[in-house]
Amino acid sequence: MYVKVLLELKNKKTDQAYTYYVNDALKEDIQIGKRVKVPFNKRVLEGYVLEVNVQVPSTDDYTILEIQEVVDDEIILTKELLDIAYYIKETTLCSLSSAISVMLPRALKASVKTNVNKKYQDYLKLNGSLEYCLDKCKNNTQREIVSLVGENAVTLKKEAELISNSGVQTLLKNQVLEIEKQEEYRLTSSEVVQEEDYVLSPDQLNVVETVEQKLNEHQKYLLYGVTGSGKTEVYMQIIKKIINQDKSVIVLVPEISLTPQFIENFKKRFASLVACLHSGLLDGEKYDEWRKINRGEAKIVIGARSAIFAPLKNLGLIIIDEEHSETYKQENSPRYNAIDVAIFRAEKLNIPLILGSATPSLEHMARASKNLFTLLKLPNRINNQTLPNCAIVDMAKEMKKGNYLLSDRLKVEIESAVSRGEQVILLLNRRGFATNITCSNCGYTYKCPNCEITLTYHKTKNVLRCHYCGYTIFKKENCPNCGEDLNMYGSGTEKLEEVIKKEYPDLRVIRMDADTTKHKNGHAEIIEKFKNYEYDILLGTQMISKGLDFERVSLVGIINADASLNMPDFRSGERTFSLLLQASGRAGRKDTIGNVVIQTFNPDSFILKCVADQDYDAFYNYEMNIRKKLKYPPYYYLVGIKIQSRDYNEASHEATKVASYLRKNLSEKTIILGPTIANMFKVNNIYHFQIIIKYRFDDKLKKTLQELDKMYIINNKVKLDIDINPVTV
DNA sequence: AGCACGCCGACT
DNA sequence: GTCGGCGTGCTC
Repeated sequence: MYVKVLLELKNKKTDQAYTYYVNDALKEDIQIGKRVKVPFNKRVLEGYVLEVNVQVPSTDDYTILEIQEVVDDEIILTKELLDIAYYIKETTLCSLSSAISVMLPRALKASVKTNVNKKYQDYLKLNGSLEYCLDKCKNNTQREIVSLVGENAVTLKKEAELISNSGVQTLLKNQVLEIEKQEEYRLTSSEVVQEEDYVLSPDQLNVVETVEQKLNEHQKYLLYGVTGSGKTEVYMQIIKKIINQDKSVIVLVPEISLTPQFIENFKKRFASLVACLHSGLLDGEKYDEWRKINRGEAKIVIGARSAIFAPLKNLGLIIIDEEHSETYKQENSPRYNAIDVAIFRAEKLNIPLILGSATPSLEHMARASKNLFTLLKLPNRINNQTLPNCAIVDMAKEMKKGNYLLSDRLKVEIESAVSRGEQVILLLNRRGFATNITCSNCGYTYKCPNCEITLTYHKTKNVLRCHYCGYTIFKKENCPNCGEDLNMYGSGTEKLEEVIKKEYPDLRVIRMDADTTKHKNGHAEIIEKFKNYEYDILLGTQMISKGLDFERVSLVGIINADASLNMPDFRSGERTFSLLLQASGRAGRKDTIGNVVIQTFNPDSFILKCVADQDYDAFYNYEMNIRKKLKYPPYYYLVGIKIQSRDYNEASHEATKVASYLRKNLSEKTIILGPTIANMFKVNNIYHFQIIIKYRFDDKLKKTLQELDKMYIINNKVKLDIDINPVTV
């Protein structure tokens, strides 16, 4: 018998299945989706079996070699997963092996030789009847051990050793006892199911019932539920119904470490049926969780992006929480989007898919308005909590008073909240690398007249440039709007901490950002301490805005709303709205009315007004209008192409060639922007150019991109990176 | 990836 | 004269 085997080599040139011969001894074991060891170019490699019983190839080009060994007992790549791998290869233009690689835990990959193995625990067993064994004992200690082992069906070796270490040794040596090794999982979950008498609100009940009506067919739902509306409970109620049908569920969350409370709720309710998959796990732990899933012991998988590949049997539902989050898109190859994979999987299996968010992405809300998704709404906070009061503070005026980071208004609110024994969250969203220029007097920001995105400052040439279309102007000394000096400003979380400590030496401040959460469980520790009221103020980057419930928090301050508002990206408005709305949702749960203070140099920004009014619809209409006018998603689709080379001229030259190739081959209605130098132009001495494609319908696109991709596989001086439906450009 | 082949510089 | 630098090419 002949089979096709895929090797996991990094080179795209070798991304093809190779034919091998299977001898009769291995015929029994070999199956599609198992790993095998094969000789390949004078060494032995692992690969995945993709096809069996293939035609005997009649060729003199190469000699067919023999499979040496079948590695797996269980199939690790089911037919379903393989189909997904082909789908990812097709839609993201990556190699099949990298698509497969992203789906498997490290321990199960064909390429890496890790020492991740199953963990075993030693148990003791009698080597004959109890009487026989007792008879063989030489003293009372030994008899005690034998009785213990005889009493229980299984006895941990460790437990028996508590009686006498050497006793156990002797009994084993005399063959009175035997060791039995049993596989053990590294992570154990509690067995206790906390059955909660939960009374659903009419809204929640309505949602659950709607989904329940079509539980066994493919439906796409967009669950739009404001912060605190009880989405999690709705998920759990629906999941329960799926579980009762003996089916399983995938729940995706943006990042596990940011949502510990969410996971806890699930573990309390569903106990050992829950398996978690995320980057924080050690290789061994991940391997164990994966096996629990593969064997059908776990029915609910909660995890980040890659958990969409969980090998659940009889999958009955996929839920994606915080659907608007950009973390569902992988930012390196394979550049897949877990939401697209979820749609593919749900359609194929004919099962429902629920996307949930307090601030649905424009893409999905637009699809809902076209009835491609069924819109489900949870418009009210449970317990009818009132929405927070929102104040927008003009930082240009504050600057004149010498308030660079904290406005008078925010100071007053901090003092009054703390004096009432309440807690404060301060958000300073300084993410990213882009330097933009904002006038500290009037708030003027340079925008591209063609693309409506913030221009990026390039210090070396003292110019401002649009990295979408290449529009460039010289930076002036004075603000073109008000004539004052133009300064760049910007301060990080560390600076803010310093300022607060100086202003309020008595307050207890804790900072949460990439620096303070480096170690494992860093997030959880800080959150726990803040929750236990060990601190008055929590300040940090956007990681503090996600799904956290702090009952004592009554004030949320947004230190610099412009940081995300002025990011040079067409989605900056959407991102800002979502971030600030979520952050402000942290203010005032239970019975306190929350306060939100938004500091900005753009007090007239419509986006910020929408945040202050907590008005999603207004935001949606406003932003959709812009997207339509400027031909951005969801009206147009985007493709980002990066051209990279160590040689500047080479990169520049090839970028031009790529652009003209696209202009020649794509439909006339398709818009091709660039080439321009990329936002991160020179990284590690590699020059980056980029081209952006905007299109609505283009039947030539797929083929053209595939051709282009192929052309640059051979070129080893210039690298081409195609990003289909990028989240940032 | 990694192993071979191949074509040029500095060493016993 | 050789040893070895890493550029290029191929692997069922």
